[in-house]
Amino acid sequence: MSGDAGPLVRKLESIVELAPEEREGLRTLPLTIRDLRPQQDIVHEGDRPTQSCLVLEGFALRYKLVGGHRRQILAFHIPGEIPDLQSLHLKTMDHSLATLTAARIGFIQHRALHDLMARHPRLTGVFWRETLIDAAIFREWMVGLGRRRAPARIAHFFCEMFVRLDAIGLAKDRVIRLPVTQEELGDALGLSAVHTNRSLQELRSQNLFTFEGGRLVINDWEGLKRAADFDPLYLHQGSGGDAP
Amino acid sequence: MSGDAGPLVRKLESIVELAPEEREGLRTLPLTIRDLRPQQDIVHEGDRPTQSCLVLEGFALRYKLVGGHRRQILAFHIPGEIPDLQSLHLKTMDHSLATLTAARIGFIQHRALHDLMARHPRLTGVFWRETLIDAAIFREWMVGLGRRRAPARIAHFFCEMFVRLDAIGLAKDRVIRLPVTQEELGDALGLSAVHTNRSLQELRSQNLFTFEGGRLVINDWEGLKRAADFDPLYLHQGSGGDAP
DNA sequence: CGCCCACTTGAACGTGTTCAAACGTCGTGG
DNA sequence: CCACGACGTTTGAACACGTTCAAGTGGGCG
Repeated sequence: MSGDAGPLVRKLESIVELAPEEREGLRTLPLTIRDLRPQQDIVHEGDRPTQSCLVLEGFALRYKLVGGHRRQILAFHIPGEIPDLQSLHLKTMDHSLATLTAARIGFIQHRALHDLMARHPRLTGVFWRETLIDAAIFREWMVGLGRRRAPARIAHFFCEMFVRLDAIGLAKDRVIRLPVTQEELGDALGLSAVHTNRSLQELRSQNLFTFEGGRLVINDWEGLKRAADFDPLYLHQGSGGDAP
Repeated sequence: MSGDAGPLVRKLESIVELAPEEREGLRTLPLTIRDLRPQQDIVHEGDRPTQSCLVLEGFALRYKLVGGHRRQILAFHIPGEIPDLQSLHLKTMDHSLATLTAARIGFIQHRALHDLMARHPRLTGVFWRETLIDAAIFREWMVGLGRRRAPARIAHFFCEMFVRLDAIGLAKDRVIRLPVTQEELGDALGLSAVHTNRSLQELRSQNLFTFEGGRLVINDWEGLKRAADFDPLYLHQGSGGDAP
């Protein structure tokens, strides 16, 4: 079954302009679409995939386990992103990929991606760039994990998700869908669930945002940015990408 | 002045096999060579470089400052690596690059790299892959920063540096040059210098290694790996890259 | 109604930080 | 040759941030 890679085109065009043939090439990428349930593994550490996954709807995440039961979430992925694009050139997965929410995922054979890039060499740079932005986000998270205290880490994460979702049109007037439990937040930010909870309370007392029921509402963008020490430069969204 | 990109070829060939023309193309890359002193900034956050840096001799590091004086070191780079290859596609630097030790650095114009890849399309994948391994190392560091305690973080770092240096022939019988102060170690691992010192003592009492005078000697590789929970898979060195 | 799950709270504990001072080595200059 | 300063390392003590364990709350859904 083949489907619509629209979200991919929208995501890429939020940064670079595409030629009509390139857009067409992307749109007609042979996709195998599957609807997955929440918390379902897609690719596992050690696998050697022959395809990559395009998030069409919902959220995905990448993680690594250490010591068997401690989990570090490495990234959250939103519609239009290809979380395991790196498997194009790194044959073995060094981490796992799973859905966060129910999600519609499009699977693309590596061969199809290589063919597409051979036909439209400029797209190579576009995809490469996507993986570089991925790495830039890792770097920023490293700074958070290593050098920011819990409340700032949380605030920073909220800023990032808002800017990213806004860039693809999924922020509606200061509100985004962010269906992340406090435990997942902790696993992403290197915190225990308990401390995540307490740090959230501390932030809530400042009325910077409302975070409940999987929705994040920004009440005070400037204040949140300040609490987070947030500078969107690392997201490399041409404009500078500042929002509300 | 032009010079020898030998270390680059050696580094790339430690993973993929290159065709003679490709090797030749790499060797004749127009390089501007400069000898830099220790702790010298090369590119700064916010810059928009038109060239990338190849480490020929010595060590380089990438870092980010937060709150003005707290530093997170993001990566250490060894001969043959191009620390800011990402600037090929991300125009603005989101972090800084500096020397760790005295170092010989070759500067390569982006144009020259683009031309080379246009002539030898397979090299595009090779360079892309380098940036993907970079990202894989970031991911592993995130796990350390978020989920490992201080001694394991240090042990893990030692394992990684040993394997990487060994892969390019810079490990001599269980010994590597690792000219990193305890403060720099802390900045890389998200620790204070004091706690780094105490954790090092704890590790020393296990006789896994000797670390002094900028040299690391591995006494018990298996023991060190165990203490670090180290699995070299994430370095993506074809063979599996296990050493002493 | 009852269960599950996420969130919340409390209390004790532990890892890591901060501040301050001292030690040793090495290179410089008197 | 020795004094001095710089720098990295080491130590101590008080403190803070974050963890762990355990129990309790509350809403949603079968």
